[in-house]
Amino acid sequence: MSETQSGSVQTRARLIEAAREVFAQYGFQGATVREICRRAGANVAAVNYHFGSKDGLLGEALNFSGLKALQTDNLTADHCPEKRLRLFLQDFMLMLLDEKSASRQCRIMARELADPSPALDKIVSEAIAPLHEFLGRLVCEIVGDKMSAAEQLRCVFSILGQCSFYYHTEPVLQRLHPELHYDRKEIEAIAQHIANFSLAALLAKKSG
Amino acid sequence: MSETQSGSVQTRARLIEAAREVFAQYGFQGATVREICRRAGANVAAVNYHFGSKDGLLGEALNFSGLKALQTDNLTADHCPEKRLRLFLQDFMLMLLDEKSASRQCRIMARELADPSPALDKIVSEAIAPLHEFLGRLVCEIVGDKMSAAEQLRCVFSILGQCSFYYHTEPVLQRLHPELHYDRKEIEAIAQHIANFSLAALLAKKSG
Amino acid sequence: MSETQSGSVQTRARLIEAAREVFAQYGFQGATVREICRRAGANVAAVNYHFGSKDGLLGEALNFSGLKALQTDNLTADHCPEKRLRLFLQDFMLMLLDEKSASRQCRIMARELADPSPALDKIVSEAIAPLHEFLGRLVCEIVGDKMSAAEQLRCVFSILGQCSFYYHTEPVLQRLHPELHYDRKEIEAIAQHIANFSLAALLAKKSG
Amino acid sequence: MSETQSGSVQTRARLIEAAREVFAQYGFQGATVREICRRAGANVAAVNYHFGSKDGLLGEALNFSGLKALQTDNLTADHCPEKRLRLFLQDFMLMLLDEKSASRQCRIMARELADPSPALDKIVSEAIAPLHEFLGRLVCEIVGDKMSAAEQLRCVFSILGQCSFYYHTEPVLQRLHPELHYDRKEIEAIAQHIANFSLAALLAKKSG
DNA sequence: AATGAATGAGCCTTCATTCAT
DNA sequence: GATGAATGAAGGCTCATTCAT
Repeated sequence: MSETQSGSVQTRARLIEAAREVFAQYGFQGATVREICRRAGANVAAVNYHFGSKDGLLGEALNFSGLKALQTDNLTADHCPEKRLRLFLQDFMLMLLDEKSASRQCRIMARELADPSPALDKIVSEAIAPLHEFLGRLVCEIVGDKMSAAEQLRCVFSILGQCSFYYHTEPVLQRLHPELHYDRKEIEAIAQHIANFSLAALLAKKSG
Repeated sequence: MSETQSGSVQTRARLIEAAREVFAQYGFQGATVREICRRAGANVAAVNYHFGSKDGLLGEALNFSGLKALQTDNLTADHCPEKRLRLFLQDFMLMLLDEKSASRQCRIMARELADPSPALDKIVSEAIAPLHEFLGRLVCEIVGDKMSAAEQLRCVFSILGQCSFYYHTEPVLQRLHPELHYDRKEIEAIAQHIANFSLAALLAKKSG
Repeated sequence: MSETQSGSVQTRARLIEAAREVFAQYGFQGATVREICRRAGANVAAVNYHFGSKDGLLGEALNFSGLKALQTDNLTADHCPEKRLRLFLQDFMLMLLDEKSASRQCRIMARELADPSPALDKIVSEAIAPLHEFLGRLVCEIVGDKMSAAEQLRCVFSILGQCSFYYHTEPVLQRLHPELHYDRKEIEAIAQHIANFSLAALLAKKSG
Repeated sequence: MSETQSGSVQTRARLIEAAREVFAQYGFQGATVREICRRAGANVAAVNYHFGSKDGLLGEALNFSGLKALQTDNLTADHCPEKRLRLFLQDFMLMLLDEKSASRQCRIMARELADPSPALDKIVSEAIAPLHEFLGRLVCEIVGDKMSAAEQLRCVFSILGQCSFYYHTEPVLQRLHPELHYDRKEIEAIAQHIANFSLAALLAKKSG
């Protein structure tokens, strides 16, 4: 009885979950407090009561624990750098594309890039900067130390660019290839492609 | 009389030019009709008068002639496929990143991907589909015919993903690396990196 | 036909007039844009369209030309200082208390004193400071030059305090003496009382 | 048990004290229940729980014992009427202007005049009417019995008007004469001025 | 008894759009 | 044909109040 509709202490949690959905779907600007509250089954004033403002809600809705865990797990795994890049891409693409993924934060993050809100600073410092560093080190391990900082950054961008493209391009894909769906199998195939593509390019740098 | 007419025509043209600026800068949703009219030195009602609606203005503001010309020129150039990919990337990245670039349509296009509006259908059919086809053929020429359609598409995505990432990530870059600027030299270096990275990956497929 | 209800260029003027009524009645904070627009027969958005904001409307609603004219006329009148004080009080109290008075600005001003809004700065510099100066000179002329600046200021306050009290205390008066009304005759009697009271006090200073 | 009760009683008392502060500072309308509860260290619901409503709290916050005591003391003092007016003004102005004054009720009262709330009825019957009567008698004693009721009332208004003006005009004074502060010495000087000014005017009536 | 949570009415403002000339 | 004026729907947010415990 108290599980789904109870207006108890879980309102706050439901608001955050609804906010993640709506922010991911419409972006910060396009999302309305009213829609978030509607989905959470709460009053319009609930957002301001619990989070102070729409901005505050976005701040709380962003939670990069999944992304951080992914990197920590990857660093502690006992694999060669190439294998670790493959594992990272697998996990990252699932997080980014899988509908069933619990963490929609990556999608909010992706939207913030295209349409920054005041929360971008937090995203950059808490999620993107560590991610850049993590991937930068991985790239260095794969290629060797011969790279300049600029070259290393560009390799990271080449990898992240491929990943985020699949997220952004989804509406286009639905129009051009309606038969394609990001099911688990497809996502894994995509991740494998990005890994192959990127490793080939990185290893070429190594030998070159 | 012809002056009045030409005045009207000029207003219309100024509106379109202003719309391109504002849409590219703020996205469709973030752009306001008032700001567009202000920049065009026109009345608030001018947009609806000339284009029926904000949507209609976006439709008119989209003009892919620059992008099309780029592809046509590339196809008629007498170069090997690898060289043609390099040339394409050079031109494409300049179009995407150069502040002084006359054609801001690519940026509007990039924003539409992240935040689709009713104009996305037009963009997909008139710009993105041909671009995919163009790049798909180029990839095939480079790698050979052995690729599946899915594999080919993914290679195209890997290339376009790298390109568009630099556009989307600009606000992040300003925070993480304030010293970086997309001047002409930097853009050319980026294009060269993407070309090297992609060609290495594609050629690995060929030999593989 | 076009006089009372025509939604023509007079909307702006009707808004200002309605704003004066509502601001005078409820104060800046208590007044609502909706009520002002309702009285003016205009849309809620009209205030922002014409004046930018509620603040902007208040700024426009304040118009001290009546108060200024009163002082200018008084200064150019060929009377002794005592007589000029009597004339000023007569005009000032009519402006302040007469329902039929065209200029309700004095009432808005009186409310601003009790509950300052961002417009108070304008009121102080444009209306109150000149009024203080005007009355200060008049007091000096009556009493002579022997007064200190502080003493002069307090005499001005004694006069203005008596005047504004009748405005502020109106709701109380309606409860304690329901038979009293600020008709023209009553207002003139009040003005005469304040003049007698103040002149007696000032002349006592002179002889003292 | 008595501790819990006393805790409740204390909360109630703290709410009243906080309400006096906030009502005096912002007026009834401008004061928020949240701010009052915050200052009292109580829950938002406490006001409605203890007093039924914001209105109810204002009713309880009003306490004219200080004002009444002032009048009682004055009546029982063995002085001539002139001296008693001087004493009253001294005490009254301190009550009205001294920051350290324990009884802020006079300020709430003064604000209510400018911006009446439902509590005005209580204020009028319990504080203002007795005050008018008290001052009316004092004026009669000073001037003699020759005055009409209307004339007597106007003299009372002339005195009260001078007093309340200093309270209302404080925000203006801060802008025009930032060096002025209502410290004890200044307040006493003001009270003395009002007494001199008023007594001179009243005595002129007597002899007249 | 007392409170954290939640409410709904209302606020000012912004916006794309339409109207009247 | 073209525009200044006006519109109404919707936005985020604040507030005194009520609810559920």
